[in-house]
Amino acid sequence: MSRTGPKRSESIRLAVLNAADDLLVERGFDGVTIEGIAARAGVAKQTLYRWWKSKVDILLDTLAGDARDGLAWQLGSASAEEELQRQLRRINAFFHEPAGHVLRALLGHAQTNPATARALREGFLREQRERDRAGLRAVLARHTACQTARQTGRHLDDHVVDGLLDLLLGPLYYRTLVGDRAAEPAILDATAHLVLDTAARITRSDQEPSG
Amino acid sequence: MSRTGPKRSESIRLAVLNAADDLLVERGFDGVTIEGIAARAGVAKQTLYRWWKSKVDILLDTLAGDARDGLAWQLGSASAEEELQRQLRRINAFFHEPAGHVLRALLGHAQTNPATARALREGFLREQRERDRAGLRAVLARHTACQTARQTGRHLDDHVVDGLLDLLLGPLYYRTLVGDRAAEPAILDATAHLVLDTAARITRSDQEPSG
Amino acid sequence: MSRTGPKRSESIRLAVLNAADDLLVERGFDGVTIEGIAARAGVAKQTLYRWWKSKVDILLDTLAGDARDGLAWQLGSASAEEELQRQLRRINAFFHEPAGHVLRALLGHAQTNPATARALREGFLREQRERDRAGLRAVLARHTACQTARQTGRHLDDHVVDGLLDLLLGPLYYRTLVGDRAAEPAILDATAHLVLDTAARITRSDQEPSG
Amino acid sequence: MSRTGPKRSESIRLAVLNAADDLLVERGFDGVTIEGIAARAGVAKQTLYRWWKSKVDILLDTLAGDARDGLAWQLGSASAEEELQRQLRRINAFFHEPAGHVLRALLGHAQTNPATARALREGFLREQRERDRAGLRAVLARHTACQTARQTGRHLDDHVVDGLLDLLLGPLYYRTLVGDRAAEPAILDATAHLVLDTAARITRSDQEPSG
DNA sequence: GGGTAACCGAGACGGTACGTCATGTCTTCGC
DNA sequence: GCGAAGACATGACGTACCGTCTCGGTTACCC
Repeated sequence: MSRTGPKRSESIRLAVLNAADDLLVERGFDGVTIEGIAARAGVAKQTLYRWWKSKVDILLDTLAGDARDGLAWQLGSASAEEELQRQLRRINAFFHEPAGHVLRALLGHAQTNPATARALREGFLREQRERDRAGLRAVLARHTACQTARQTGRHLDDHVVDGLLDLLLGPLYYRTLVGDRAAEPAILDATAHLVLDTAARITRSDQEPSG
Repeated sequence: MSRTGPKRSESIRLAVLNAADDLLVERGFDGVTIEGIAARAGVAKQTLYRWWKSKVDILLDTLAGDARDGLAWQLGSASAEEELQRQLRRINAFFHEPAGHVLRALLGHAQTNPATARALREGFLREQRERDRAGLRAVLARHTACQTARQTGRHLDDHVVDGLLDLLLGPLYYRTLVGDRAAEPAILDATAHLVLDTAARITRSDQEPSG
Repeated sequence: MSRTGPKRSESIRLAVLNAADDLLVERGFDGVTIEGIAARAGVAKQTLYRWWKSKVDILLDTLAGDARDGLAWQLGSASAEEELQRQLRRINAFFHEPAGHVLRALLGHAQTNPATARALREGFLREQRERDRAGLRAVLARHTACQTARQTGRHLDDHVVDGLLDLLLGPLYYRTLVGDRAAEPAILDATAHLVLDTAARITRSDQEPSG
Repeated sequence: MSRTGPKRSESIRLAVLNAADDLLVERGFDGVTIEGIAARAGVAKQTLYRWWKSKVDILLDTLAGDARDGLAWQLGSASAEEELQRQLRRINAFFHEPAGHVLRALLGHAQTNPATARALREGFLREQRERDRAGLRAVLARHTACQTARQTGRHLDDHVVDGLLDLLLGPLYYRTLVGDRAAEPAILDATAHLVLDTAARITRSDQEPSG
């Protein structure tokens, strides 16, 4: 680590985030300690306290970069159903990467720690939901475009899209966070199908009165 | 609290479970400590270590009684869809009771702690899933009975019922554990409807080849 | 180090006092740290905080035993002047023992730390002054007895004896605490002589009015 | 505080010495920290390290000016005994001034810190002893001049004068550094008298063989 | 009069020690 | 003979200073 000056050292920041990530994967959330991170990153404790409020804050920082990518919607030219299936499988895979473990850990800690809950919501979940809304809307737009030659997807307001996202992501998260085994492709595919079905029904009922 | 005796004191057990529960609600999971429980229950630390392996074990003990009741299927004479809706609302309400907080806390801790994950699975989730399977099967049996005058529900094997349970409970748990607001009735009702729909489709496709 | 119990371990107490003493001699007052004592004594920090308020309190505890002996008046059958000389040399020697270093350290710290000053005064200096008063009185009693066949020493009140003690001990302490070399026998002997002289003059002037 | 420049800023030096002095009086030796001095003087830590080796070095710097004055011998036309008494009272008063606190603090720290001991000796005590020797010699010269019309004082070699200084200053320093109350005028006056007495005796015995 | 060099405020950094808290084990003693 | 009380080693907490360093920005001198 370069010796630095009165400006924050980026190399130290990365060393810390890596150390925290490693410890989390190796030893679990309780095994992540400020002292442990400091020792593994070859950094003074005070340096951690200077830049982060807590170990939760450090883990949140690792999410910012990694999870954004890991949970991104990478839309291709496949059918809507296939796109949703792919996205669900991508999320499922994400949970087995280090960054996925970090998210699980923070979601876990947030269950009983209001401060963590708030930080996670405002530092990650809020924006992630925005990206998910955009992703789902894009898929639905294409889907309904095929069916009715009109982009009705954009007519769906946030509330409706949020409901669909809950239906879409719920079973996967449930299996991941509560289930005793990882989610299986079959359930993911079924979910994707159901959501499209439901979306179609909603869209149709939206249009009938105006048709 | 009875003072001593050569037999395990039941009053001490209850005092400990209550103390743990209270501390969890008041101070969150991290605020629950062996020393804190002992102090609040007016009990020696050693007494806790004698009967429970850890604070997780104590919390699991509180679940055993409370959650079984709070998550029980109380089937009445309503329609299948309404029964599912009621059950989902019951679960939703449960998460706002103390016992619900305990479950959330343990689910949270289990995310990064294999020992807790295992204990929770074997000490609670496994049996709860059994009860849920039985409940859903009962609802479906009645439902399909109405439709086709035949009890096909019992033909659904565990794997299929598990899939339906994931679809049924997923959105609710997702909203509870991950969402920033509690689940709304609308999403619960929609879920119930979808599951019945899906179950019907499965049942039908099961019967067609055989019809 | 016996392995604990609900009663204070005497062996731990001794190990701590020895460790503190050793560290003081080896590394000086600043080199004595709670962590250092704990490490050297093979004891937990918490155990130190349980029984002592600070490192000053620990050092004070070592004085209680050692300094009492090292500064004791051991009167024999020699002349008064010789007795005083011997006592001064004993004190001088004491300052080169470990316990003497502890006293110097505490006197040093007391110069700018009111809490230490108070603790040292009430925990050691007060009683030591009592012992010194008794010792000097005993010597004077014998001295004047030889000269005038009357025990006038006991007539000297505390205030006068304190003044004589300041004269007796002042030069020695001054050489020890301020001087750049240790006190030499010559100055000690001269002091002893002067004090006896002064005491005699006081005694005489006391008696004249009454004679 | 002049803003910058390639020349050492005298205003900074004074601000630092004042800050150190103030902190010592307000918070004791342990309360004097490099960071505290820097903050109070509105100066960067590096500036302190540039010009002084340690906080002890800073405090020594404050002594250089203040203590030289506070402990100076201001001889007038009074009798020898009165001159000594005045000097002792002057010293006694000095210990209650800020500079006196600094000297006490450094003497205190020197008890267990060889580096401080050495610095204090070479940076202050050595020269002060010179001044004290000169002062005492001057008083004695006048004294013996009155008595015998001959300036025998200058014949006293350093060793003898040092002994007399120890007798003169010892009780005062002892009361100040060790005693629980400040030295009283009576003991100071008695000391002054004794020292003159002793000096006279020495002078006489010096002359007899040669007479 | 433009470059250079030292001074200076600011503060990041790796450390050490602080005093506190909870852990899990062990021992004593009262009921 | 159970259980309260609590001593103990362990280890992490978050804070305060240490002494070293690097950064910009400012003068004062010298070429």
